[in-house]
Amino acid sequence: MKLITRDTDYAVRAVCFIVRHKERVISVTELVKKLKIPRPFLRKLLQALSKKGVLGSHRGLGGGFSLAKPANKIFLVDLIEIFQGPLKLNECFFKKITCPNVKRCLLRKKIDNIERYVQDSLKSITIASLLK
Amino acid sequence: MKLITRDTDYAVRAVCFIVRHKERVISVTELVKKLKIPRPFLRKLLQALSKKGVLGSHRGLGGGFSLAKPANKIFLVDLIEIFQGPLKLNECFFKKITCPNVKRCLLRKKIDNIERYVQDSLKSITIASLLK
DNA sequence: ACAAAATGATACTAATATGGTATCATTCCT
DNA sequence: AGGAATGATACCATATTAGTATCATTTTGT
Repeated sequence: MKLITRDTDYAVRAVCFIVRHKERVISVTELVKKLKIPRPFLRKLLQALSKKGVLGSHRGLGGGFSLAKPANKIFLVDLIEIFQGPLKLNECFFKKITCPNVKRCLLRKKIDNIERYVQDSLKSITIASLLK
Repeated sequence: MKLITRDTDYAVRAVCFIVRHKERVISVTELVKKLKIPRPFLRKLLQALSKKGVLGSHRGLGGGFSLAKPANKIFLVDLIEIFQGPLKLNECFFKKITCPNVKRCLLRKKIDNIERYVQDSLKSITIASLLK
C-alpha cells in the first residue's frame, strides 16, 4: 500500500527540476539525462502534467516544458491525483449487498478519520516546500 | 491506494462474527452463509488467521474456528500485516542510484511523518473497538 | 471400523493495476 | 523544407490482488 507510486515520484522529481530552472524551457532530452527516467515513460508523465495544467508545453525545435503556475501553487496531492486518481484510502467492499454490520461502519468511520488526516497533510505540501 | 484490501476487510468481518459468537466454534459453512464471501477464499483467509495465531482451529465433524485471544488484543494492524505485509506507505524509488536531491529527502521526511501517524492510528484500533 | 464433516497444505487461474514501449501525427524554428 | 520537439494513442510486460481447485489429514457420530 503505497501513498506515492512511481509515476508520482518521477513527476515530483521532474517538476522540481523544472522549478529550479524556471527561467528556461526544459526538453525531455535534458530531463532524461538528469533524472535517469526512461524516456518514453517520462514523456507520458510530462504530457499528463501539461494536459492537467501543471506544466506548459512548447513544441518544435528548442521546445519542451515549463512551469504553468508558481511552485507554491502546486500541491503534492495534485500530482497524486493526476497519476493515481482521487485519494481514497477507504472503500466499502460491500456496496451491493446492504452492509448489515455496525462493526463495518465503525471500521469505516475510523478509516475515514485517518483518510481525512492524510488528505489534509498532503494538501499542505507544495512543490515549493520540497525545494528548500 | 487502499489502506485495507479485500482480504483484510473480509478477515475483519469474519473475526468480528467469531467474536460475537465466541462461546461456539464457527465453521466455514456458517460464515459463508452469513458473510456471503466465496467459500474457498474465506477458507484461505481463515487458515492464514489460524496459522498466525489469531484464531484457533478444530478439525473434524463439528469443527471450525474460534478466537485464540481476546478481541481487545487483536489489532487491526495485525490483520493488515497478515494479508498485506508490513505497513509501509513510503519507499524510495531511487535506492540504486545515490539519491542526489534534497527535495526527494524532504518529500520522504514528510511522507514518513504521515506514515507514522497512520501506523499509530491503526495500532490503536482493536477488533473489540469495532464491535461496540 | 467407517463414513461424513470439517480443516491443512498447496498449487493453480483470472482479473486488475502498474510500469514501461512504440508509433505516427502535428507543430515550430531555422 | 526539414529536423527537433511535443500530442495522441495504442500497445506490451510484470506484479499484485482476488479467487479456485484438489487432495491429505483429523475428528466425531454411528
